[in-house]
Amino acid sequence: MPTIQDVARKAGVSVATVSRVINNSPSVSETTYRKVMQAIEELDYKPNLLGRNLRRTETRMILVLLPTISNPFYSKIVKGIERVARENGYNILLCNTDSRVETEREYLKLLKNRLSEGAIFMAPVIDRDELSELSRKYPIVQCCEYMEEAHVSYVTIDNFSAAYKAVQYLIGLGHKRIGMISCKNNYISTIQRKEGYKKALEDAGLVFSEDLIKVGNYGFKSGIRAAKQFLAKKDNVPTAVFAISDSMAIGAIRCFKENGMKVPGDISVIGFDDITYASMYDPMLTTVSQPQVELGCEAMELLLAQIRGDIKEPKSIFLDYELIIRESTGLCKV
Amino acid sequence: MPTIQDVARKAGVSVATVSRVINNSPSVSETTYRKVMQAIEELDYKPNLLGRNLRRTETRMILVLLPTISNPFYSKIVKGIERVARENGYNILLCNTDSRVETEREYLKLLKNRLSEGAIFMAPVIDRDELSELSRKYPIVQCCEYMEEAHVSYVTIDNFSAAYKAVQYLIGLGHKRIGMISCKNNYISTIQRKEGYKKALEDAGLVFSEDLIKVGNYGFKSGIRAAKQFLAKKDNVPTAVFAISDSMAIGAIRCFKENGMKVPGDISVIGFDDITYASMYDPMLTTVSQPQVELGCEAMELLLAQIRGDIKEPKSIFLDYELIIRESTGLCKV
DNA sequence: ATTAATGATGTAATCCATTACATGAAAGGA
DNA sequence: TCCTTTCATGTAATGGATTACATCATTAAT
Repeated sequence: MPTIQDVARKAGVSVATVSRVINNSPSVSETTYRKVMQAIEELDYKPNLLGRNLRRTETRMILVLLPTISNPFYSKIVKGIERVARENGYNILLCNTDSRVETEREYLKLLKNRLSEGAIFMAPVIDRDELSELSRKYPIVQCCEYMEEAHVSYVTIDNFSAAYKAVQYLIGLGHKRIGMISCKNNYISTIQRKEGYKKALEDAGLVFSEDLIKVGNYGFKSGIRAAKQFLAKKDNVPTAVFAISDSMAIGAIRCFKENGMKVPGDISVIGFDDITYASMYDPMLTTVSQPQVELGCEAMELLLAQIRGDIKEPKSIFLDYELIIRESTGLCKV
Repeated sequence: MPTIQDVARKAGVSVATVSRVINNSPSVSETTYRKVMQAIEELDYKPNLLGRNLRRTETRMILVLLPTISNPFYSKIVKGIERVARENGYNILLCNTDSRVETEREYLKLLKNRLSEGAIFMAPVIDRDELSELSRKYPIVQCCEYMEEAHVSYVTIDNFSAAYKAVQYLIGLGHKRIGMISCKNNYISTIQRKEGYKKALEDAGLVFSEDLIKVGNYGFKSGIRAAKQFLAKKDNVPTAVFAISDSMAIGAIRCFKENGMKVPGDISVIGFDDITYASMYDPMLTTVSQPQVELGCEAMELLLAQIRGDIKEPKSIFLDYELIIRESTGLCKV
């Protein structure tokens, strides 16, 4: 593998001059430029980024930490991140944490060892103090999920009002007994969506009861299980269900259909996220759409600003969500 | 940021000794070891990987090139790759090429600039010669799609026999007019699946006609469009359809159902890949399952072997696929 | 013609860690 | 006691680029 030395020797100039040519420094004569370029061509020289990076102390790498890439919701966000990253000469190191804290810490070493210049957390597993501590030393942005008071930038949507709006819509359709399929975790989105759900019920004068909430794990099967639980209480099955993920909503619909119920005829279901499959299912899912790609883009922009030192104080950005009305919701018939 | 020099100074030893401690070299006395460790602790020293990598000329990074991460089929493979990579201390650089050759080349620079030690191609966009040339210099593995005669290792499934088996299954159900939803590209999988489809028809004494093949782009909507084309020829609609992707199969089913047909009552549909959503749809999709995670694992193992120099000749690995019979296929009723 | 300014290029330090080789001390052997 | 090993540690070169500073030649200014 040829080095800059080899090029210099071949072109009969010093390494400094070769470096100038590579980096398009203006103070290189036409003649020399050509000589050097020719030597580069002939040797098929490619600058070794390891050397350059060490000298410049930059790597143009950023960490993207997410629970799992197999979740289409996250993969779309990654696309947004990647787009902005590329436009700015950055590459992303993808890190599936599987929501395991050791794995997350393992990946964070890449930040501490200066192999990456910043990190975007989709759903941090480490606790708030650890995150705060980290952000004191390195550029960090949270995307979607975030921790309040962590003094770390984030970009997300207003989960409270999104849930409120979704439930309000169901109420508007005449539903009085509205169940929720949530998850058992402490994500801010989970907490806020539950609050929004409750508030919407209260504001409409409907009774709220913990009994109306079943928990899953965001997945299809857990949606089925939750629906079964609703069906279990014979005479008191909700006429509408608000699920905090599309996959769970689809699972619930599946279960209802299998039990001879019509969706939305007998029961309405609303999801969250608007993953690709939401509009593929039969019935197509009414859901809250998050601007996934933009969430990713904004997160990356924010991170870049931090890396460049353009901003020092943490910033919070809320993007617009949208209630997308499709086929899985309808007027209450009872 | 403290460097190894700072640690050495603080511990009153040379940098060589500190390096030995960091790298667990056996020839360090108990006393010195403790002194150094304490200095490391106190300074919160983390070795700068840029320096280390330059010296060792290693980066423990590999490139994973795929058309798009949003395709769940690919994201599962990535999981497999990541698993094995991590187990071996490697990290992956994810590269969405969007099937654009310039983007792919852009990413390949990371290989040529020695920032990554190898690459796994999911569906190369560059041509065979370029790929061959590349593989002469760098460790490279193809996963799923591959180019014959490129003299590059690959791990995949036998697409010909998988398609053959799928169509044979439909024939066994009594279907005589079987359509195919394919794609317009030159992927080996596309070609071989078409061959398998043809051969199965021929072996059963059924007529093949180009007219029976509609093309899409692997996506849901293109499946709908293809199905519409089948429905267009009124009196000659197939009684079964073999799609080369699950999303297209689901799209087709959606279209058939919207046109008042029952699946599988009136028409059977079979997909390919067994993505997560295949078993979520209603009806659940009969499909050919590819061992996605293992494909990824094997590809990474193969790449590691190349990086380590354990193998020099390209190797081909074929993993087992499986025909998964679910709800979208049934006996032919005409 | 002399000096100052400008432009092109080179020399050498630097980024940070690893490691071949050298050195000195302690231990073992004759 | 003297020589050879062995062990622990240090010195300095190394990996490949960037860049501050120095140098020299040329051009412009007086």
